Amino acid sequence: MNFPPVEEQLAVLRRGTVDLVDESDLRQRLEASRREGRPLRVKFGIDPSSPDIHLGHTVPLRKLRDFQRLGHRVIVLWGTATAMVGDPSGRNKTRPPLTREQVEANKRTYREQVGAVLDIGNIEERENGEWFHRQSFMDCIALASRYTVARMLERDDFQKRHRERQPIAVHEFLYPLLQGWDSVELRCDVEIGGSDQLFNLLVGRDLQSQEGQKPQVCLTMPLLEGLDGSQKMSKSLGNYVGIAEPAPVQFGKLMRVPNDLLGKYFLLLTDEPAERVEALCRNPLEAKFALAAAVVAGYHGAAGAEAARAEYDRVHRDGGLPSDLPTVAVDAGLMRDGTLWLPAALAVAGLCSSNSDGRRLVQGGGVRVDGTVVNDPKAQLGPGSYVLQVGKAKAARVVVPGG
RNA sequence: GGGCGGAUACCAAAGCGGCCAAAUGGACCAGACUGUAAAUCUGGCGGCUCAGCCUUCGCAGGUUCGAAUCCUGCUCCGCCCA
Repeated sequence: MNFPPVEEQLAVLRRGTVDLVDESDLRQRLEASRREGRPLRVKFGIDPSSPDIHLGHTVPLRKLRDFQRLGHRVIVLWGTATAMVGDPSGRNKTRPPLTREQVEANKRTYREQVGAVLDIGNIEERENGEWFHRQSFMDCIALASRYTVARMLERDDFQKRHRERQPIAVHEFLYPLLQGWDSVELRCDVEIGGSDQLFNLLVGRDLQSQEGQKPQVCLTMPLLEGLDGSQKMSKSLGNYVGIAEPAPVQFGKLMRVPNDLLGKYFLLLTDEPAERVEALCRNPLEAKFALAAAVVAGYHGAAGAEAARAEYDRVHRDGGLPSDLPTVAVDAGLMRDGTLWLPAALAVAGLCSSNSDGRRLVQGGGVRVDGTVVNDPKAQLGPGSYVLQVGKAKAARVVVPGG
């Protein structure tokens, strides 16, 4: 195995990191690895707790890919046991534990999507169920005895919740210990995680040294803010860009990334050299097109990205209609006197959440029928085919049946 | 185990017998302005073919002409004492 020079490796690995505990240790290991032709064991734990992954997840995955490309051994650890505990990191709420079936199902879709970033044929996949599912409750107690409550409360989010009198379930304290124990079982050289994982990663170091292993290097990556520009990207907040989403959707969402975040997105989601990013971002609009193109190309190819761009231009610059206009055939039962109430039409087309919502949108002037604004909430549609639009991006063709 | 406090719409948080579909802020949606975004301003933000009606204020009962507001029980949460 031929590894690139250590400084070269370090330059790649440092990019975008928040914490690196610590760099000299990493350098030593890289040197030893190169000398002995032995790849480093780099672990990344994934709890298959949500069925789809988004760009936020890809940030540490891309770092993993860096390691992979440098010739190191990437271990994806499926948290089949920890997912059932529910990771409290960065949350201000206890997460409900998942069932084993949910975990398995999530893992399957997750795995497919991880393959979009990593060379999935070239990783070591493990599950912490391998060891945790066969351990006894007494083992659990023994593990729990290794840490004190005071130390657990050092963790930011625990401390905060405790201070704010938010509930913390006892089992949440177990999570860092389980995650740390994974590193012992896997004899990791490096563990990667989001910056909210630092505490957990450091617990791994403690447990490893207690077990007589050399404590792992901990490397954390920034949490990626979502489209709202402030909160961590997450599906439940609706501020995410999913990696399995269609190219035009991804493109459109990326165009909505706040300008202030452009540099960060470039740094963490593309291979654009850091020196160029700053220059690029001086023209935010152009930079954003470049960002969207680069990211979308990663999941849909260059052609897919180009088509998405064309679509975006058509809809947002030229005021055109989306190409994938869904067509909705109206059920005759919804009609009255041979016509269909416009707000109801919007609702059946999925353009709004209810007739009331539709009525308000119409009154507010946000609705167009065949391109012209209709603001009469009593408007009726006779038999025929109409293009209904709510705002810029939401549109559908509605077919009202004739008598 | 005992004492105290709390549970209101997506979130936070007012309301404490009628004027409450429920103040306010945030989030969100739509409009204006921008080929992106941000900022700002405007309207909306339970449902219903809607000047009216219906279902909501942890859950279940009860008191009252009338309850988010009062009473009883239950569930959950926090704090303090043991």
